[in-house]
Amino acid sequence: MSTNLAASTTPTQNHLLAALPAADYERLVPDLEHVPLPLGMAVYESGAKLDYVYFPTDCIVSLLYVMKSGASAEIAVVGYEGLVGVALFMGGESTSSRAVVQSAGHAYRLPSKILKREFEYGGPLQHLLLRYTQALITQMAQTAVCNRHHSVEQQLARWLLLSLDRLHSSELHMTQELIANMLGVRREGVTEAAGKLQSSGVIQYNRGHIVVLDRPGLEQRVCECYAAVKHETDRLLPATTAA
Amino acid sequence: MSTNLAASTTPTQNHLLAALPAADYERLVPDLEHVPLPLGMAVYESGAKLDYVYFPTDCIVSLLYVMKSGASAEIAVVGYEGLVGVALFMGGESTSSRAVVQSAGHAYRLPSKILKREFEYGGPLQHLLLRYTQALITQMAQTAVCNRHHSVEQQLARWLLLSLDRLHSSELHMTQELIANMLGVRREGVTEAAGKLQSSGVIQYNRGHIVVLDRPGLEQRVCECYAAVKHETDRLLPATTAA
DNA sequence: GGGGCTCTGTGCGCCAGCGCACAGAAAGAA
DNA sequence: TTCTTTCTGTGCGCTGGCGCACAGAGCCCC
Repeated sequence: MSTNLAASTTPTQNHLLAALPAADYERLVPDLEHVPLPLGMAVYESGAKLDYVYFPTDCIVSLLYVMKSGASAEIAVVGYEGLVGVALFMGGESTSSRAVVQSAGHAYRLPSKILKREFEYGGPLQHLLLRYTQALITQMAQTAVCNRHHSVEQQLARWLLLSLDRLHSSELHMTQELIANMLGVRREGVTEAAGKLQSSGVIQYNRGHIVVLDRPGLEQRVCECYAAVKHETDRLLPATTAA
Repeated sequence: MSTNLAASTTPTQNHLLAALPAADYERLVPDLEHVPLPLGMAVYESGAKLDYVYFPTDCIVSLLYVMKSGASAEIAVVGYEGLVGVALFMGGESTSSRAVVQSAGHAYRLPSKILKREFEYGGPLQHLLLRYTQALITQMAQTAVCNRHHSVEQQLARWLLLSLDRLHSSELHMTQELIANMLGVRREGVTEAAGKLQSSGVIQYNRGHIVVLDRPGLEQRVCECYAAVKHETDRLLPATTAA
């Protein structure tokens, strides 16, 4: 909330870092490195060892699973409310999913070794990271349910809202092709669903540029999955307002 | 592997408990209570506070999410390789999913307070629980993907294999109606898929009684999701052989 | 300003899975 | 035994999403 110039690049733009007690925060700061995350960058690959964890500030990272056939599906999405790389402190060192930058921006990255050391101390940092992990679990569970029961249009609405909550504007840059990849559906299916939303005046888009005109309208069309995730995330991470 | 009589009710039948160092194990034992888990019992309800965590020995517990419409979907399954109630030490105290006994049997339950206390000590117990949680996360992620991309028959095969791995026999008691609930599909869809498996000689069933005759045959029909989960689980929990 | 590339729209045929309705068959209760 | 309940099989018509193919339309770059 500070308004000085440095605010544009302070680690506290990430809500997890911001929620840390001063002492813990100060211990991390020297090792935090501000890095740009360009669109499409693989923050980590399936099965690869994690050298860093990333605390996004103004970007969105998708956790997605790619099958042998090439088909893919998004498992969860991470923004300023969280971090990429929970597998590190969970003890696995790697996961079977990929992490891909869905919306370009920046993150603070921290060497794995440092995070593990801090996590082992226990205390507020550990608690915070674990609570975040549970929020992530909730999101994954809800994704599974949504994949099973809801229409492409509902899922698109959910996806848009989840993305919107993690950006600081109502616009996003994303082609229908990419959205289809995230949702694990056909591009044509996204075209159709987006067309409906557009003709209802809820969104407006053009060649990879989507503007949400009517958020309440979007919230009206979304399935219960969005609210469920948002509610649970707010409960687990009180300081955060992202879904 | 011991063959004395007491073996039929030792906490070490649960692989997490078995994997604890003697000191940690001994500290837990006095508070472990052996309880029967009858079919259909709700080990915990959505959003409810957890009073106990359960370490299954010979039962299977499904984590499933029930939607407002009544439609449901299984998120993950827990057997002797794990525990029910990870939300407790993750800090959330509750989850939005239900836990239902899918195959009757027994579990050792531990008061939440005790588990939290032990978890806070850090060390092997904490590490073990977190690694298990990551395995659970993997299973949930894979469920999401499988729901998106695979046929009912493939999913049935996956479900049967996951269940089989958690039982000590090749038979399971489960009506097609219940399986349909777990998978979040129609009962008729399960009838059809099961019919195919039966006419191929892979399984044989009769009014809620399923016998797997040809496990390799089942593994041949399953999608990659089963192997992915099994592989990752084995990696994270070396002592365990359940998927 | 023209050519190539990317993104979006549309129109097929196809099929898996859904919802519904009902019938037979096995198990259990009276 | 007979009656009731539960479980499984089957047959519809319907629809949402898939795969494919191609056309227009904006954008960028030379």
